[in-house]
Amino acid sequence: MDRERLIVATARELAEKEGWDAVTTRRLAERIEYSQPVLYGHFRGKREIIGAVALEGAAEMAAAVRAAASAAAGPRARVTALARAYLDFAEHHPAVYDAMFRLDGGLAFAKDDTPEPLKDAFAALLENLGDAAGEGVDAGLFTEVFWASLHGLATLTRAGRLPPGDAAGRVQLLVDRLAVV
Amino acid sequence: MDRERLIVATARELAEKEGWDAVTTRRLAERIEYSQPVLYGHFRGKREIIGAVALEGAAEMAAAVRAAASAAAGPRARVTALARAYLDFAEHHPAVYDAMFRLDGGLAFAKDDTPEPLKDAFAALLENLGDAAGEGVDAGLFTEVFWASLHGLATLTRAGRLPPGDAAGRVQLLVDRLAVV
DNA sequence: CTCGATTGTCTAGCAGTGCTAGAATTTCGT
DNA sequence: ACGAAATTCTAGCACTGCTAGACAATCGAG
Repeated sequence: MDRERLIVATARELAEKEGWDAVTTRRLAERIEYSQPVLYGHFRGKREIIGAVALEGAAEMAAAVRAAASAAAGPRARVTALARAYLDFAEHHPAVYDAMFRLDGGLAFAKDDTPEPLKDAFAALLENLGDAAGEGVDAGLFTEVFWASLHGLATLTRAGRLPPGDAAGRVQLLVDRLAVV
Repeated sequence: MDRERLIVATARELAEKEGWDAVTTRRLAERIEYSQPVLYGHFRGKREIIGAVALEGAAEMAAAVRAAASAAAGPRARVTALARAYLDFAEHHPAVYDAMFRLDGGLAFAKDDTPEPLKDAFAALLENLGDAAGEGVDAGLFTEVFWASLHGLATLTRAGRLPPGDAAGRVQLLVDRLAVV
């Protein structure tokens, strides 16, 4: 039906299964059973397809974070649940996570023309982290720092640059220190 | 003379000037005034060249971190100095930083066969962060978390995913919260 | 001094990439 | 039923990492 969605879904599936390097315009075209130029009728290029996957992922991550946080009892547990949900998402959807935060999808970040799903994903973090910022600390700034820390953990862990064993301990330490209950 | 060093230095220079995408085997060969296959006599491929740049960078970063930390007065200032030195390095040597922590240079991390320069770079962090871990917190685990947070800040900032303005505020908040004076 | 073998180096090429001009086809309004 | 418009494909460009095989330089032995 909507070929645009078919392309995005196929790209995502292929990236999740074999990595973004395996998502070539030829393979993608073959999988959707059209020729290459058809892709360019919907997207300016591969970058824009990555961007589309990123937006889809942002919406899902926002939902996952909100669900986990709202199920938690108490403000501290909420922060912990958020952190775990974020890292779980990164672990279980690595290709989508990369599209969002590691690859260039041609999307604007932290600007006025930032796409709504990205703004909302950040909002989902902010909603649940604002109370943990502490006295006299800007909630936005605190959210940025918390997010960056989670991002660092997610990327270094997946790239094998942090030992896989103590992941849980690292999350706990991070939450313990950053969040003012 | 030592062509191996010439290759690494040229690759680094080119990457720093035009980005790693511009470092193609052809361009690199042209710049060292040899043909492409000569590169493969010294390195298995582009990945290994990236790895060589990463090792060089690790040694430099370790030195930079140690220098900054040892010049600081007091334990808290030492942590701040370390954080600033790390982020400065990432900002001023983006290509080298990418070779170390973002790209695949075929190097082993956090393992027994991890190359010495990488181990030493981590050691440079550990040396200066151990005292800030706090009671009952493993210094290694603390260093991992601190490092990951810095890495998140470095990558998200450079990718334009965090607003460039409040960088200093974010570092201060991070140090304030993570380091137990 | 010459010759064969060993190095070293280069040319040319493979299979792949993102992307696109222009031809061929299908669809549709008249 | 036909011409126009929209759609889709074939074929190709310039590039990538990498390598087989031809070529040239060097050097030790006779």
